[in-house]
Formats: sequence, structure tokens, C-alpha cells
Amino acid sequence: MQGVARQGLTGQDRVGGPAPTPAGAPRDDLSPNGLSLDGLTLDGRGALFDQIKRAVAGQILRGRWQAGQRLPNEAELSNLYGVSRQTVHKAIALLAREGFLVRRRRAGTFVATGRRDRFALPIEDIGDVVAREGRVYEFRIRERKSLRNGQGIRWPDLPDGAPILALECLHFSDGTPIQHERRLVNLDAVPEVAEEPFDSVAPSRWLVDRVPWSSADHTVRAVNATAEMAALLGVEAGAACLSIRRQTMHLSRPVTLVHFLSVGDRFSLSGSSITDSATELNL
Amino acid sequence: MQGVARQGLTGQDRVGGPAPTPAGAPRDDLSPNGLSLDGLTLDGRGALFDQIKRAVAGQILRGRWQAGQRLPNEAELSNLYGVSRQTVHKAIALLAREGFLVRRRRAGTFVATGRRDRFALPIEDIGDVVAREGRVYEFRIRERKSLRNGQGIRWPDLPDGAPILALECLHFSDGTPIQHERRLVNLDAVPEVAEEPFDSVAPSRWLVDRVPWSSADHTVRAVNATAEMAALLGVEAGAACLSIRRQTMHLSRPVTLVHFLSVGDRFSLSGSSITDSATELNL
DNA sequence: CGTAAGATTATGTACATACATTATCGCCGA
DNA sequence: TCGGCGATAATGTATGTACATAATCTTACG
Repeated sequence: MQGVARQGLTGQDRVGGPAPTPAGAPRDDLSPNGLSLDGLTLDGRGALFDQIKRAVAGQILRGRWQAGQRLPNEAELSNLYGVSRQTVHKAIALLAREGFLVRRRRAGTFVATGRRDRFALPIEDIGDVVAREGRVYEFRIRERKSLRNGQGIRWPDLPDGAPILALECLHFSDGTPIQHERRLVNLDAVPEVAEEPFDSVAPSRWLVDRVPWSSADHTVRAVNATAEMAALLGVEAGAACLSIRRQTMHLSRPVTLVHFLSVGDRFSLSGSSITDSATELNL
Repeated sequence: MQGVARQGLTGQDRVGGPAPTPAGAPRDDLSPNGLSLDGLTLDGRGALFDQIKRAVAGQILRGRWQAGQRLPNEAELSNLYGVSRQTVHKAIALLAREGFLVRRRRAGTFVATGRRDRFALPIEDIGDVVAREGRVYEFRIRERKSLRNGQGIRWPDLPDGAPILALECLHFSDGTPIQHERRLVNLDAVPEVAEEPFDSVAPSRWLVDRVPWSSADHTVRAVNATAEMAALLGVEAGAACLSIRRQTMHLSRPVTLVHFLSVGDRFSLSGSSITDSATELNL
């Protein structure tokens, strides 16, 4: 079976009858759908289903298969590559799960339209960010008190009177304040937090490491620093600050509500949205 | 097979010998690993592998299985539920792919530690956001010109002299300006854009719908509005603005570089990071 | 001409089997 | 005691087979 390196099994070749199409051979013809099969070749690296994934993702990422177009069906691909239908199925089903393809029974498999919604910005722990930049990270707890919801502070998604731990702390990079954090923790959800002194590990990390969460809502906005915040962060009043509000839920009840405020010119959110397949393909 | 609703097949029961463990029966004992199997039951809804996924994800999300703990192996789970190893394998492998589990050959399957990196903020098209809020979305192109990199504007990741289309436009919600956009498009990567008038569809949407991309880098920061920007957006100079810079790459070359600037109190990024499994479980 | 029933087709799930791969464990010998 | 090496146990991949499910298409009938 020329051109296709197998990654193991017996080493003996797949048979599959009269070997309808030499798997992996470059082709210039069109599939029954009018889809170019040019370049749809296996590279012999890794598992078969992964090779097929790469080949198909490559066609899409290279723009040879356009949004909305229909793919050859599983039987055709399986013939084309000389692999079983399940192997093709696994590859295609995974690509569908990753959002590259849309599959409909009886109708077929189509290249997904509009990946508009797929931009995503990872939000990292500030300690990690500072450390990764090679700076010294420190934090300081400015205030810590237990109270009940509605007493001075109100957490909208929590019933009045629920016990809350309120924390206020500052985060430093090389000694410079970069972020202010005001956090509420639902003591009904995380009673252990009452015992935790937070003298070595920051509240955000402690919570994330310890408490499972099922959803996290974020709101990111820009605000002008109030005089109080400006003083804490060592900037002029009115300086643009990034405000991040995060509410974490677990078992459909709120776990923690945080409000981060970071100095605009000392902190930014950044990250790369990239598909696994693109990474593998070095595109 | 008591308690387990099958979703189809023949309706006849799986046999599997002496039916070692009644599938789906609630148990209070411990697995050989000391892991509580309490609550690890199938709910009869949907495909078997999905039921197993839900059951396992549920244990983790409910905190019954803690980070680092070892799961029963595939054979044990397959006995426990009376399904084949492949069905268990599919469920567990998918959960590993989603980041709930870490699998190591010979060593076993473990609950993943630290989902710290898993917060993500979806960045939507502004047209979609405005429309979803029930407001009227409009945009206006203020400037459009072709130039070469280095002539007045420099796009760092593109070689000097490369042809660029530069666009400047404003986005409105119910007639109020909310976002300013300055965009560079690599004409070598997207020559068709030269012909596009953008009189009905906004550049961002046109590009995302048309040009495949393999990675998108974002940087979000807060800045104070310059006098010029303040005038365009109808706010006071110095008002906090959210600045989003996005560079989209394709085939390892830059496609477009955008700079969005939005008024802090008229626009925010928000979204929910939630695992599929959590959604299904209503946690 | 429209509609309903049935045939067809493509994907979806499940199981059995077989073998590959890779740590890990434990034994044995230096 | 340490190092190596083989047995072993766990996951990973691939195939064949069978049937389920859901659209779509076709055909026949009113």
C-alpha cells in the first residue's frame, strides 16, 4: 500500500478486496460531489484516524473545501483510504465535535459555516501570568471578614442572610501593584474556606484548585479608576482600568464572585485561539 | 437489566455471561481504589456512552471524585455497567479529551487536577451582540485605502512593502457609536477583499465568513480615550475604553489585524465558560 | 397535483475481537 | 543496594458486524 505508513498493528497490509483506490495516493480528480480530492493525503504520522483528521482539517483550513460543501460519505472515504468505516467515522465525528464539520443523518457531512463564535480569550490566573513573564508575584490580603448577604454588601444571586466570606486583596508584579481583587465566597458552598489563612496561596488559586465548578460567567469592561482605587494601585484618578467580574457556579449555586481591577497599562488579557488541528498542521 | 433503559438496538438484553453487576444499580460500596461508587448510575437517557460520560462527569463535578484520584479501569467500569469495554472507552476517552480526566497507559485514568486554565471568554462579533440585545446595529466605513506596509502604517508581522487594505469604521447600537474599528487586511492573503464594497456586510463578518483562519491572537486592555477617539465615539477625552487587538493568521501568515476600541460603559465582553457535561447535568 | 407511505441512504451506536503501546512492578543477579 | 529486564496491566487503535435512527427521495394513490 504505497505511501501510507502504518503505525503498528501486524505490519501486514489491510486487504479490503480489490484495493479500490490506493490509499494516500495524490489525486487530481473530483469526488462525486465535485469536491477536490487534491492534497487529501495521509502523512503516515500517528494513528490512522488522526491522519484522516489532519487530511480533512487541512482541506478545510487551506480553503479547498469551502463552508457548506458536502464531504464524501464515510463509505467513500473508507474506500479512498482503504481503512474501515469506523476509523473514518471516528476521525470525522471528532472533527464534527471540534466544530469543523456538521453532520446530518441521511443528508451527509458538511463543512461548517461561520466559525464566528469560535474566538475565545483564555483568562489565566494572575499569579501564573506574572510568573510566566519572569517577574516576582506577590499578593497581600487587605481585608477579610465574614458577614451575611445584605449586610453592607449584596450578592444578587445569593439569598439574603447567607453567610459570606469577603476578601479584599492586592496583587503585585515585581513590587508594583497591578490588580485589586474583591471577592465574595459562599460559605455554604465552601465551608472549608473559613479555616484557610491564605498566607501562601492566593484565594483565586486556592478556590480553583479545590472547588470544582461547572460554569463561570465573566464580564470584562473598561472603567476609570476611582480616587480610592487609584490610590491603592498607585495611578492617577481616572486612569483606565480593566474590570473583570467572574461568578463561578457549582451544583447550580454560586460559589464565588470576584471583581478584579487592573491598571490598563500594566495588565492585559491576551491569548491565542487555535484549533488543535491547526496546531498539528503548523498552519 | 433492571434500571437501565436502552435507547434502541434490538430491545433484547445484553448478555455478557453471568451479569456480574447489575448495571445502574445504586451502590454504596467502594471500588478497589477506595473510590466511592455512590451515585455512579446511568440515567437511561440517550446513548450508553453518553450516560456513562454523564455519570462520571457527575462524580467529578459533585466533588465525589477528587482531583488526582484514580478511576476504576475500563474493564471494571465495563463490568459495573454491563457494557462492552469499547463503550466505556469511548465515554472515558471523550471526557479525557474535554479535560476532565488524564489517562496514562498502564498507570490508569485519573481525575484531572487544576482546571485553572480553562476559563475562557468568547469574543463575539459586535453585530451579533447588538442584534441579540434587540438593538439596531449599523456600521459606517469612514476610510478605506490601499497602501503598502511601512507607508505611514506598519504591520509588524508583515514584510515591508506588502500590499494592505486599511479600513476604518464605526459601529453603532441604536444610533449611538459604541465601537471604533481600525483594520488592516493582507491583500496577498485575501485579494478578493479589494473588490468588496462592504456596503451591507461589515468587514469583520465578511472576513470571518469567507476566510478560514487557523489561529487568532487577542489582546484586551483598558485605555483612556484620546481626544480624537473621544470625539468620534461621543465621549469625554480620557474616558475608559476597552481596546481589543486581534490578529488572525492563516497558513502561518497574517490575514488581518484589527484594533477595536469601545466605550467602557456602552460595551463589555461577557460570556460563560461551561463544560458540555455540566450543561447536560444542569449543574 | 398533493400527500402519505414506503424504500433508501447516510450517520450513530454497540459489541466482539485482536493486537499495539507503554508504563509500572517485581524479580533476579551482580 | 542497585540496576536491568521481563512479565504484566492499563490504555490505544483498528477491523468486522450488526442494527438503530433520521432524513430524504420515490412512488403510488387519492
